[in-house]
Order: sequence, then C-alpha cells, then structure tokens
Amino acid sequence: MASVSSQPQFRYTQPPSKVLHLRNLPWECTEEELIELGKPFGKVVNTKCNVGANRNQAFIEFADLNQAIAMISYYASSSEPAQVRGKTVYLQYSNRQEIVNNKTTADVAGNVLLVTIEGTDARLVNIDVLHLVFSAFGFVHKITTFEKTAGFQALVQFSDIETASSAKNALDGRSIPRYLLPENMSPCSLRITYSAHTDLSVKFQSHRSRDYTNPYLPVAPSAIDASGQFGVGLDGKKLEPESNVLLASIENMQYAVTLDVLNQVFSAFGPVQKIAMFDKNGGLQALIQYSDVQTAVVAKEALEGHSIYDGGFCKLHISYSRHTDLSIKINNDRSRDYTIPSPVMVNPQPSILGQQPMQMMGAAAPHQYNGGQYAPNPEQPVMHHQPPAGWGASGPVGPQHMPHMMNNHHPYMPPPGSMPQMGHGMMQHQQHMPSQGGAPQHPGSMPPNRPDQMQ
DNA sequence: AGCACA
Repeated sequence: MASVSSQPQFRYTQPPSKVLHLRNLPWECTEEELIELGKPFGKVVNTKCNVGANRNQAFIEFADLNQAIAMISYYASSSEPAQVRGKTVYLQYSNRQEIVNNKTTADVAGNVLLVTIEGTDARLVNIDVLHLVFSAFGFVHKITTFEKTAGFQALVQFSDIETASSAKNALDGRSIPRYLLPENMSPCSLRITYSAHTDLSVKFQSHRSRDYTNPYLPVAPSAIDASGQFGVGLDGKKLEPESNVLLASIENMQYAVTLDVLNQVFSAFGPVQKIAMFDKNGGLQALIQYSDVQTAVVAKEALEGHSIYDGGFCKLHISYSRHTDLSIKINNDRSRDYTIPSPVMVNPQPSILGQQPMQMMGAAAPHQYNGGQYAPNPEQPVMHHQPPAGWGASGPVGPQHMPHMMNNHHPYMPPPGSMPQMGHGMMQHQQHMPSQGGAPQHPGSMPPNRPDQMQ
C-alpha cells in the first residue's frame, strides 16, 4: 500500500474503472471525437467534455469495465499514443465509477419557462401583461408567479417545447414594452430559462396564478375580496365588470377616426375581432371586441386617456362594455367583423349592435341605422380560446419583430401620446376642418397619415 | 498534463 493513498489525486496507478479520465485534449473537443476514440475498445455509453479549468479534459464511460481496461492496456503498450486531431491525449482510469452529467436544468429545453422579471418595479408587473407578452408566441396554458431570492419570477407554460423555445429566444433579455406598463413604471427586463416543470398546478385563478385552459376554475377568494386588479369575468361582483369588449368614446375629434384607425390602434394589444362605430350626442363612440378579457384589460389600461393624434386630438376614453359578442351584420365603414374572412356577408343589412349602442343612438343617428333594424339580437356568448398567436407569431408582427416592439417601435402601436406621428403640415391643414363640435368626419377628411399607412 | 460541481 505504501504511497498509494498519500496523494490520491496524483497517483500513477488508479484502480480500474469503466470511466476513463482524458487530459491534454484539443480545444473544444467534441463528444463525437471521444466516442470515435473509445469505440474500438467497446461501447461508449457516456462522455463529458470541456472539463477542468482549461476545459481540455474529458471523461469516457464504457458499458463494461473490461472495455475500459482494454483501452488503457492497448495504449500502455502501443507505440502510437492516443490522439485527437493529432494531439496526444493522456488516459487513465478515473477515480469515479460513473459519469454524472450535470446538465443544468436551465439547459434542458422544456415547455415551461422560468421567467425572472428584473427591475425596481418588477413585482408590479401584472400577470395579464405577462400573459399578453407570451401569448405572442402561442397559446399560454398557465402562469404562476412567485417571489424568490432571485426576485419576482413567473413560470409560463406552453403546450410544447418549440413554442416555449421561440418565446425564450425572442424575449430573453428584452424589456416588457413600455406601453404595456403603467406610465410611471421603470423598465422591466425578462430573464428566461427553461423550467424542469412540464405541467403547472394552478388551483385558483388569482392575481398570482392563472390557468387559461380552464376558464371555470374557481376564483381565489382572496382575489375576489381584493377586488383590485383581478377579474376573469366569472363573477359579476365588480362595479364595472371587465369585459372582452371595450367601449371607446373619442373626445376632441379634430380628425376623422376611421374604422381602420381604430383597428390599428387596438390591434396592438391582440387580435381585434370586431369593431362597431356609432354616434352619440354628436360624438363618436366605438365598441372594440377582443377574444378575451385579458387583452381588453391591457388595451384599456394602456390607451385610457391617451390621444390617437399628437396634441390631444381624438382623445380616448375607454370603459368596459356589457357586451361579450357584438353582432355585426355587415362590413362597412362603421362596423367590421374581422373574424369573417370575406367581406361578403349573408343578408346584408345595416349594422345592428346590441342594447348598449341602441340606447345611445339619439335623433342624430345617421340614417343607415334604420329603425326597424334595432331589434336586439344578442348572440350566445362564445367562450373563445386564446388566439393561437397573440400578436401574430406567424403573422406580420411575429417574434422576429419583437426587438422593434420592445423598442417601442411596434409598427402598429407607437407609445401612447406619440401615436401616429402626424406631419405638422397636415395638422395645420386640418385646422380648417369644421369639426369643433366633434362631428364625425366624412371619409374624405381623414388625415393622410393614417396609422395603417405608417410603419 | 493530473478528476467534473449542481
């Protein structure tokens, strides 16, 4: 025995192991090269590259101890040393009996992302905002949020690894778009790794956690009592129940606000399903329908009080509508159903909305709102699932455009307050418009720089 | 050229 145990790490004779320790490997030696090296002697069942401070060591594990012995024995008596890329490598038995591959969990791709929200106001980030951000890449099944030493974190569950990966690649290191956050909030960036989870357990819908696959999941009592930011539309207890349909009234309407303009503005937060415009008291109002309440909530919070055009023109006031599904009977310049691919509609007739706009239509209502057409026709509220790709992961505003959006250059949504950057010359021209009373503009009077013509 | 690190 003598000196065998005196300096364990520098013994020249190791007890045999099916794991071999390799040194002096070339830079960035690959697993394939190690397998090639060991293959003549047996079955290589595992390897580990880039070991040690210089990352030039490695391990090879054989299926059988005799195979490792064969390799050591061969090179012990061979005139040709073991080589990788012409470089001599030194072999010996490892002092361990098996390779433990410590792949960090963050390196193993999965369908659940671990998101760390960084920033002084990180914990103020609403779960609905997170949902919206990640929905751009596919249907978000569940979100849970929690506080850890790392800060404010969230687990975001997608249906598959591919979707999660695309979200991670696009969002890791980026900031949440400013217009999705309250104005006075400092920026929040996202750090994203893969979680080892595959299916999150969400017991309640709450301000901390959501299960979007199960809209009927009970609402956490704490969330109801808090009555603050939370509402999934399951309980009618709130004073102004959240809705997937927004009622927007437009004040100080110096310029024409068309259906297209509204669509551009509101589509920044998710696909707009339907829009219906109508007049009330000489002003313009519109109902904007999203597929889900969460999107509407974010849109309302972002847009409320902001003006479509610089200078406080066409200022938006937004509330939740009592509608859940607008009945659009015809696509024209005042109403549009974007869920119907073709503008051809059966039995065309003037736009009929539900009760809410009907009540608002006074004597000044345009003639196309025909009396006999007002019969309420409430459709069955449809429980829409999340759109497959929020902002259009496969559409024109896909993840590849996220950097733009993150820089507040979202093509559809300049930050509120500086929205459609109208040319000043045009604004002067518009001063001639006889629109002090906020009367709706005819189509020919719309500003030339409509949002949908800008990038 | 000398044993991995969550």
